[in-house]
Amino acid sequence: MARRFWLLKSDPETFGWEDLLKSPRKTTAWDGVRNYQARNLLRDEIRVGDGVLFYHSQSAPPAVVGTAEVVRAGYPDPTQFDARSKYRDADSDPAEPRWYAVDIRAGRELDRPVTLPEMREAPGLESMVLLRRGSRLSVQPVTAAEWKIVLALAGRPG
DNA sequence: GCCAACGTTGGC
DNA sequence: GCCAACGTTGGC
Repeated sequence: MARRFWLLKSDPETFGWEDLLKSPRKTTAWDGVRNYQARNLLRDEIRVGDGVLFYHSQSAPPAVVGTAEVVRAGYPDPTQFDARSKYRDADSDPAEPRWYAVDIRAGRELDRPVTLPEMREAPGLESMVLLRRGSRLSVQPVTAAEWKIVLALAGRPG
């Protein structure tokens, strides 16, 4: 299976690139995702070694700020069973967990953020899921070509 | 803060 | 199964 690429959205107020860098081994569980389409990607598609574009939403401007690597493929999101977690889902059956997480490790910080308006202008990114009208999916597929273009926009080849 | 777009819920 | 109401996301 060839390496694939993804874009993960995060509100930096909640958990941003800096938080990832400060995490033990620069690794974090990507948990708390509560959308079925995103869940399916986490559970079924994302594999160890896949590349991640780390995107800051809700920031001015929104931007891809770094890359990460998947270091653990989909596993049941523990927060769904954690009574103290705001992500708890009392309806999820441990025998058949509803929500999944992956682990990611920081790769490298981009030399400069690649902003949303910049991506909208970039040739080759026209079909990027992120740029679709009303696109709110927090876990998105990225093509190999899009991955390269975004990193090239940051000033270094991918 | 506003609001468009989207997903989920629940009455019927 | 339909669809209105509601809550959330996220760009601006």
